[in-house]
Amino acid sequence: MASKIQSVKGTREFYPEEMFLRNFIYERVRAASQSFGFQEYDGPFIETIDLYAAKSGEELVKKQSFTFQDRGGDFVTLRPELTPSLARMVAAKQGSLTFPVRWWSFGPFWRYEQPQKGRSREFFQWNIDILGVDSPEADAELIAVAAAFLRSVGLDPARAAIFVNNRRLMEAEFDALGISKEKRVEVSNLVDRRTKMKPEVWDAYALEIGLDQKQLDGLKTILADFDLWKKSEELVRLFKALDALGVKEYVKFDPNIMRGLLYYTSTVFEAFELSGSLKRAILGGGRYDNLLADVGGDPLPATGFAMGDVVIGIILQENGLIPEFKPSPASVLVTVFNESLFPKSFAIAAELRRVGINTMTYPEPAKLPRQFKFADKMKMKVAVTIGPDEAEKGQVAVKSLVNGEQVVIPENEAVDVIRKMLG
RNA sequence: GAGCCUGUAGCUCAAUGGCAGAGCGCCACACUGUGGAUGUGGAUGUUGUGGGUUCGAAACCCAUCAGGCUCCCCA
Repeated sequence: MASKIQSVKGTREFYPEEMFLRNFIYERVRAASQSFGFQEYDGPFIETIDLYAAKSGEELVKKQSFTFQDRGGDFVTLRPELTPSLARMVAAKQGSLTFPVRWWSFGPFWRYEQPQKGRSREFFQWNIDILGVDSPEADAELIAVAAAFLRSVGLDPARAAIFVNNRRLMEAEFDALGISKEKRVEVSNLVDRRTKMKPEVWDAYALEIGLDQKQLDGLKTILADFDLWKKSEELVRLFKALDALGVKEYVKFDPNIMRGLLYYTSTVFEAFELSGSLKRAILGGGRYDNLLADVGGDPLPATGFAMGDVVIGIILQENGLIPEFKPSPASVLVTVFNESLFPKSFAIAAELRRVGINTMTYPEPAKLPRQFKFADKMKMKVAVTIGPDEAEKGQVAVKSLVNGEQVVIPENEAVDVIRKMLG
């Protein structure tokens, strides 16, 4: 045995069962996206670090990116997010694309972080965006896509919710409190951390970053005001649209939702599972109207969100929402009685495949108990056996592994009988 | 990048300085042309890796790797 070489820290190995989960998520993501008329696309997996330097935030670029020199000496980065690539792709063809652009994608991303539950260094992410429209109704549609996805995987409003806020609204409130522009980033962080800190520690932290007592009290009043959205015309329109879209029960206004990324300009939202065993957002996004101009395109409003596969995968697992894993894609096993009967078994298997039935032949003439055990483990539904007796009479033995009943029938009836057994 | 916890059979875990074990799974047989259930028997292993302390280490110490919890950040 060769010496063991470990997998790279934080990477994922998708054995068939994990691959099944990943594909399940992908399939539901695709269904939700397409039901709202979004087109699938993708960007490069490798980009220059400069693409992210502009707007992704220092933390992401300096600490969390997989960056290395290629053989030509240039620095390249495994993409940590998709939005900058999307912005560039749209900016490059701004004159020829049909707007509004409605695009979605599901692909791999990398971030150099400490792996924990719900967080790995390699993950798959759903990105979905609308570009070219600045209406709150576009934001509402994206939230509705998110809700449609949650519903499609069995996370009903009792189990998951989407929390919404608006940066512009909060900016106006901060202005009213006389909180200076320079303190905005710190105050955003302060709000983000509120649920994680003890009240008195949080108060002390607020004063430490330079708020006075009056501002702190005002901030607390704002953060406790769940009717604050009525002051925002954008949010009023958003909630009206969400009502019409039939997803209102999933969505709640929450002034505590800020989101770290710098490029959000207006409505922001995050979805959480409500039992709270995992305190990470399932998905998150919002409106980013300045990003296109920032990467060199003409100004173009945009809105979208992203969802990682790791958190949603754990939540589906913990809630028992993953469909039963069926190991073999074939429902029929044709056993091999002995070496001389291999051709018979192969011929039957080929015939079944010809009519569209996924079929496996056992690849060696092992003892029948072993072959049946294999079929059972693989959760196959039908086993076909051609022994010397059947071969002589032109028959096959067809056994249902579901109820154990076996019939011996003429070879030319096999397809019909098996079809019936498979339902 | 920082602090803490964990790492033993394929899996889940016992063994607290003195012979490395159990359950599940696996293999064989009961059943020489048939899976699941039952019974009987069998094999599990460089105790993550490398060093150290000790008559003796899975256990104690150091280093290292991986996973987890928290901070940070975020999907």
